[in-house]
Amino acid sequence: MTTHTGKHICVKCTNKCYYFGLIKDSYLELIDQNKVEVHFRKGEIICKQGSFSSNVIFLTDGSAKLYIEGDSERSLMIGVVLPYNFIGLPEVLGDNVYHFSAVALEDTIANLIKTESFMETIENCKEFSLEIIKYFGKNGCMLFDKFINITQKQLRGRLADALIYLTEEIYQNMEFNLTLNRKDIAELSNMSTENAIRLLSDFKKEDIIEIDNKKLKILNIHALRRISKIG
Amino acid sequence: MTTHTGKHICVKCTNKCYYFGLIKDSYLELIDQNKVEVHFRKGEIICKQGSFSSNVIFLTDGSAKLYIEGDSERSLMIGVVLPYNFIGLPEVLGDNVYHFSAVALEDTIANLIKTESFMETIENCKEFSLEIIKYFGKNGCMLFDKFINITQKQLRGRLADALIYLTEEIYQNMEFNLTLNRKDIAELSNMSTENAIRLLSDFKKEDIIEIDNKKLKILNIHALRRISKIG
DNA sequence: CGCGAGCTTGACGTTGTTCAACTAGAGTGG
DNA sequence: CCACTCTAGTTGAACAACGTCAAGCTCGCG
Repeated sequence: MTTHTGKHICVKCTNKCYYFGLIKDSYLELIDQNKVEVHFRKGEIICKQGSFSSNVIFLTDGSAKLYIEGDSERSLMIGVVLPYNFIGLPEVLGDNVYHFSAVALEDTIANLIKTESFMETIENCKEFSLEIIKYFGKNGCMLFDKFINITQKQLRGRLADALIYLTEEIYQNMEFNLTLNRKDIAELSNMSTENAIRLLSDFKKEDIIEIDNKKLKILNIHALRRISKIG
Repeated sequence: MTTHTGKHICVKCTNKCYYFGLIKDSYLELIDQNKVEVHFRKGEIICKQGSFSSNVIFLTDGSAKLYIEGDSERSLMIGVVLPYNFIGLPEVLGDNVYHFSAVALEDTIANLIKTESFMETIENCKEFSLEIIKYFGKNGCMLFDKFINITQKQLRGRLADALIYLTEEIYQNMEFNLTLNRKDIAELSNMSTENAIRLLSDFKKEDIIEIDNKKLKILNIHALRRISKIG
């Protein structure tokens, strides 16, 4: 999930984000008139798996975790969404039912765009629809990789993958303040909370990471990559 | 992966498949001139994970299994592709590297369409590109569901899912001749071959299926669904 | 100061893989 | 036509990986 620069999607703003900069003014106006901006507090549900999706969600501030709920207690976290990225694109174009839930990790602002207006824009703005297609391409490839990570690797490899994902794609820094708690990290690497904790302190003992409550620092990214590779 | 009626993609044929029926004649001609038809024998590799994808693959006859290879011995099968469906669409639009391999399950015919011609067509045929977007939407939703099946369920639930997938989506019949062997079934349900065999004979003892070498008959689909649901 | 939520650790039980041995059928060469 | 080999399928038993349970800890907050 790549981040794009820019701030708003309303037609009046000069500082538009990547995707919405591709839209013709007339359709930008359409979208502008058919969207609402919603503020979510930390922990609030942005969209719920199983419910109908009647709009596309576009994050403009904050962050959210995406996770799939099974019939069991445990969920599987598929990733973190950063500003200027969509939530629920496949569903809008697929069966209109959310296949995952999204919860705000911090105070978050999202634009909800009515499906019909969004579709009308896709149909009429070639460049925009092309970018959406490419987004799907990239996203699809990423999901395939995630399949391997989660099904073929053991605990250590999966946790290493999760940490690499966080440092490279989300926080984009070797040192960061976790907005995720231990349970989230566990769900991101598809393991029990206890095992996530155990392995985090193993990694700490092995001087691969430094962790103090919510503060996490990657000390040896090469070791992490090695662990990720060998599974 | 839904099947569409129709036979060919060349511009001269009147009996075109769903997707290619949406393309303007001039671009159909372009594609026709920039494609080759390739015959694969059973077991031959159609595309190999990790290699560059310089064309879109469109199956017109036979069938193929799609699977992801990890660093370990075992692979994960993500599904079976039937005629009139694409292979490698995300890669062409993503990073141009295959994220999975495809192997012919029987003698199979595929059309390889040059990426540039395919992209040019997408850019210029609105209806076609819209269908591709919808395809991605449906496919994306399906992948999310598969995540849950594979990560959250135990052996019995996973095997039940695989059998339901085969009977409903692939063979579209309660009784069918398996083109997959036991190892394939195991990889489709992400378990060891031994466990797949063990559970198949459990299901047989419980009168849920009837299995005699390659001939499989679903006797109690409700039981399968129950097993799939409870994990 | 006490309460509760998130965090941590060890012991134990379950699930699923691996290993090894065996069987049946299909193809091969004498 | 009969050994033979090779592969796919099958079964049981040992073992490793992982989850669950239970208990204790820490820190922020009322």
